[in-house]
Amino acid sequence: MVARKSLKGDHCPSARALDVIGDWWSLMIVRDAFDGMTRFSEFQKSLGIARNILAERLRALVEHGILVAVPATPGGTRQEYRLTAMGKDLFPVMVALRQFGERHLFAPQEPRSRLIDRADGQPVRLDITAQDGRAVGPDDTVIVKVPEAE
Amino acid sequence: MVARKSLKGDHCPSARALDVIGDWWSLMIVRDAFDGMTRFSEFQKSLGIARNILAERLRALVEHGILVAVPATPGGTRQEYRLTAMGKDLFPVMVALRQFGERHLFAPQEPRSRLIDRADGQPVRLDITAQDGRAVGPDDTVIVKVPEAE
DNA sequence: TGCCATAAGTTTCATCATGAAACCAAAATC
DNA sequence: GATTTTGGTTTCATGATGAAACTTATGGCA
Repeated sequence: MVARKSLKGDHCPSARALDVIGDWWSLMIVRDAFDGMTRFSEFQKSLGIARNILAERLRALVEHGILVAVPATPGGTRQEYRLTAMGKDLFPVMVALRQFGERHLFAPQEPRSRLIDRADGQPVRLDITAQDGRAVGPDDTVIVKVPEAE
Repeated sequence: MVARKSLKGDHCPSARALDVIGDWWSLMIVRDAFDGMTRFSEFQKSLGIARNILAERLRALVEHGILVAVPATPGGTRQEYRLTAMGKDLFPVMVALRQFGERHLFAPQEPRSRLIDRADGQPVRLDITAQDGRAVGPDDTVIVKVPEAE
């Protein structure tokens, strides 16, 4: 990947988001973090990622404020990686990805992991609505661009 | 990127989704497709992506059923790339990414492109709720894994 | 009809990110 | 105190990526 062009300056919020977590492993790490993993070795084993790459990605995620590294034992050098509030705000992204996967990438009866509400054990819903509550889809919306600055 | 391990067989729907659209460019292409782009050169100019990579990504997206290639003119060889129904189901992913970006990656008054409802011109909402309508966050849910098969 | 510009790729080649494996230091365990 | 585990870093080979040149087909247009 030759020096990926940073999209930090892009006016599109999706692009900037991808700039931060759009790389292949980052979202998988975040997924595992949502699933309760905190330690280097947990991520490594779960993902089968190369150690150097994992180290690099964790560093980037911490830098971006998605994860915090806190000493696992007071005074120790080993870290626990935990989602920050910002990191937890990726929850909708994970849910959306999951629902897409469920809908299109599994055979009807194929076993899959499930995301359920702790309270009632039922799957959660994701709705995109207008201010008045109407459900909206891609054809009901427009993207208003930022006028090209000079 | 040495022969990325395919996650086709993973039991996690998010992982499979990332296997299909988790690569860096694919979601950017899909974003532009949601924005109405259809032609090779449009994507190329918009993204600044290398032509060979764009060609490869478009092929993969078509293969996965996210896009369809239809002849731009009857009998012609030039293609238009359009989102399939499956592709449009990525809408929530795009909205979730966008909202994350808006919330965390822009300065307060910084200009940004906006996604608005055609009908009322207002931004859309994204809600994750339990079956009974309660809003649920990451700490209200659990992931139930598929028992490790032997 | 013939000419030029553009669209849509493909090919070639250099480079950088990635993955594998070895290495290493600090903690934890025995 | 020795051994193992954890959490990395270093080294090196490979292959995905990007840039640019090349190719073919299409669209304009005079």
